[in-house]
Amino acid sequence: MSNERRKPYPFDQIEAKWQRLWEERQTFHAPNPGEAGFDPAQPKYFALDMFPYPSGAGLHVGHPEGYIATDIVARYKRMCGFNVLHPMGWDAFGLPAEQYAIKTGQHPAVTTAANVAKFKAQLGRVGLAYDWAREVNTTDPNYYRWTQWIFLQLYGSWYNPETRRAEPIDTYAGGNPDSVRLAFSSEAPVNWCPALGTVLANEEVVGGLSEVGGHPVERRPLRQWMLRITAYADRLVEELDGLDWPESIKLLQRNWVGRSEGAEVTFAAAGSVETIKVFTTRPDTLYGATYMVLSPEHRLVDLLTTPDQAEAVRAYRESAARKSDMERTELAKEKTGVFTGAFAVNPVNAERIPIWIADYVLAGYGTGAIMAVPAHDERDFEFARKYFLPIREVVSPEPRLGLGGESPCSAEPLEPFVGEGYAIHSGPLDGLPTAEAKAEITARLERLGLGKGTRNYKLRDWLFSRQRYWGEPFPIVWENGRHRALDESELPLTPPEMIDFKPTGTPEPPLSKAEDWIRYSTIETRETNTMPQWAGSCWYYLRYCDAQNRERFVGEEAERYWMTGPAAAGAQTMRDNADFALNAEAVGADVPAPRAATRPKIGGVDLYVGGTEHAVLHLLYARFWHKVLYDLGHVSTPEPFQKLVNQGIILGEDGQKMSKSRGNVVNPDDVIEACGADAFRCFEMFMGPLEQMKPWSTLGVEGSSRFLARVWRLAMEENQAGEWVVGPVSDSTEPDRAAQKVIHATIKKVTEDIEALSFNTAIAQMMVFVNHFTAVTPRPASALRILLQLLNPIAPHLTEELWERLGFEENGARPLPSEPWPAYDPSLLIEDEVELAVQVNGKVRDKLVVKLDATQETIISTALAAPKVQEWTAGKQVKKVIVVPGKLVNIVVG
RNA sequence: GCUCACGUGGCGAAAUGGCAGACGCGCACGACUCAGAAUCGUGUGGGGCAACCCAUGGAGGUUCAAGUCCUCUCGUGAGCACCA
Repeated sequence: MSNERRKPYPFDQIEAKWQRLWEERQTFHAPNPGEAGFDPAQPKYFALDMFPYPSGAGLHVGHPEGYIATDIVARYKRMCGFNVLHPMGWDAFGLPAEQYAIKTGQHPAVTTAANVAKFKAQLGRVGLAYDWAREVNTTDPNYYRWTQWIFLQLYGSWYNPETRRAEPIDTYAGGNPDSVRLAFSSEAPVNWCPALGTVLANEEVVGGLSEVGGHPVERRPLRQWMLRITAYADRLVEELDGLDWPESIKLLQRNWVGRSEGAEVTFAAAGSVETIKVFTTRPDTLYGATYMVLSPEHRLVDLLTTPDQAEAVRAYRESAARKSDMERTELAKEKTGVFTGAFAVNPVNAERIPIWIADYVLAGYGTGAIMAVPAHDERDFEFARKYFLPIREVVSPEPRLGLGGESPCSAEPLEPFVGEGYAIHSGPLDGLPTAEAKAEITARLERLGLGKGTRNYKLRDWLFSRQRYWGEPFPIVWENGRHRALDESELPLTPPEMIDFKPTGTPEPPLSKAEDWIRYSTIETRETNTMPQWAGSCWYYLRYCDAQNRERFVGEEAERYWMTGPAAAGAQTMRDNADFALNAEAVGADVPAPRAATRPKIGGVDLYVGGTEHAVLHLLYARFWHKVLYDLGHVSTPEPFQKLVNQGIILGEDGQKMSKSRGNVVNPDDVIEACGADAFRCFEMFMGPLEQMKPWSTLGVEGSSRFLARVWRLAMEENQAGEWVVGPVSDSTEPDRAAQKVIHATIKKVTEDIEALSFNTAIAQMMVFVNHFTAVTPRPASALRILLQLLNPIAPHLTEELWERLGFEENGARPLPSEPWPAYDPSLLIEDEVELAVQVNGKVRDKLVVKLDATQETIISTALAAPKVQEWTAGKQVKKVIVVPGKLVNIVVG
């Protein structure tokens, strides 16, 4: 024998072989309705990964974590009898390809194709069971023609507040339809990033810097395309409720939409015909308003400012305008403002209160003006302290007697009370708890025409155009400042072939340099902005349902099947356990109830796995588009993703985030080369809970490799010549009672754990199984057969090879990926004797073995008689005995 | 500053309110071997000869029983950051 280090089992040959066979046999192709092999009665399962941007750097071990998780579920569901949609594709528009192209002169399409090939090869080596016939690429004209088509749907519709849904624009009875379109052109201050040479969405700006690259962003008025996502604010919040998503992500989205309930109150400007509307979430504190603040940009500032304050106001406005967003956030600590010289009249008590301007009031939120209640708002309090404005308490944490009436409180509080309580010094509101006071004052204001209950949102409309070359062109043409849509038949609209697509350094997009392309006709010119990278990822999951369709963005039947499934779909999480469920009831064993039966489905994708970084960007945008398509009758579910899971990031071996600069990046290719794809898959899932952040460990992969080698040697042994041959496996030997218990406990645990995505504990249980059978010879073939089935989703290559070598197929079984998932027999899990812990005052003092059917009396008397128990209870009085069946006995003495 | 999540052996981690540490890594010892590697077996939270005692970031509480529930506190991570 050579001294070359032998592999613990021949994974290198096995894995290449099965990857080739899966491709040749199209093993994981999911037939669509109407296609050969499609069974309309078969339930569907849609397991989706967040598709990657194919960067030049290739994958690191963090990428496949989520992909492996969905792959396991997909393979498992397939064995459970589902028609499984498990596709992959490429989110390939984006800055890096364009920047690389600018640097090297190579067209981004060329680099993109090379990167896609690299990613695809890497994913192939992991042994992922994708249906590559459904591959999508957002930069493919056959894909983005439909992205453009969806844009036209947005352009061609409006949100009808009466029906609470999008409708075709021709149902709009108002004036100018351009004022209500869901995709609209607007001249407004936007986030312009000079370094990137493009504008950015609010979601892409973090603390005044671009999310990508961290470059400064400034506000600039520019004509841009916007999508009216604010129309959907309520539905985006409310329809989260029915989704099976992590609460933290739902919370993030709710906070991002930032809906708050309150009232709009109209103040008159003293000595003027103008009125000032303010938004407040605390109308109950109206009697405590001691001044008013307008944002520096408020339209009434010039009108109201008195001549002697004009200079101060002008100077303040100028300095506020000069501040960038970042400075404004950084300087937020110290509040500043200027008195306008004008006064407003409080509608409830006719009191004159001074009007100030200050940049702590934002022009873009609410009405851009507030009533300041310093006693009950931290910002107003701080401001009032600085400028010596009066502070008047109108809410008390405790109900107070005898403090009503009009007499204002004289002593100023040391800190604001922002909680809920009871109204004081508030005329008719006195004594009312905050909630009632809010309702009461709102009703009074409404009667007087001085206010109304309203809602406000932090969510802004979505800035949807970018000054880039490598993106979807807008199917829009212009004539004399008026826009119109291209006809659907003119799609796809491809960008011009260009050599120089460097950003112009101005907000003028690179496409503006393509003079021939721009000219649509003698009088019309094309839109030169392009869509943001989010556009393609907003609907890719729909395209997977029918990726080759040339007639529609997705075929109606295919969409209905994959997004809603047959009527019974989802109710059959464990087809083959259905029979056992009946048996189980008879024996009183636990069989997990199918979840879908209790929770109505509002989303189409059954499982969506991806990183948290998309919590408010992609996931909010995609929900918005989906709802528009739903309203217009193009898709069948109101939500796209029923269940969402965020995988945790994988850190480097040093516990730091993986990065090139730290030099701690682990490449999956190297891991697979050394230990094999199965060990890689197994370890990624064994490391810990999927959602958790966890560090990589080279020794850990070797452990998983060792486990799989133990599985291999359960069936195989080396002969004299050093070849692997089938070992001591017996068809005729039946597992004994203890072995039966291990087998069925493992089926139960693995089934439940995969359903719960607790892969680490599923693997641990299979290790228990392997440890048990390593000590058994000969090994019952029936036991190995079940192990191979259970392990197949996690280690598909190894298990298929052993399935073949042990000849199960020759004995009538199907190829392993199509073999039905095993069912467990609950009766084999029940023993006739159980061991109980015997506690005295909560501490374990003895163990007790009793018959399963022993009565409480028997158990108690046996426990009390135990010698150890006698010792601990001697001389004491037994006060109470608690028996937890099958677990323990606790004797309480005193 | 506010909101949310999480703190368990040397390490990754298990644990419907019911025997804390399953499973793996590492480590120690043993078997096989001329020897090593690989493999197989045994042990492995801390203290103590032992009986026992102590242990899930810390302090209280609820309970027959708390890693798990409640209150406060410290630490780590994520998100938001003048949103009235």
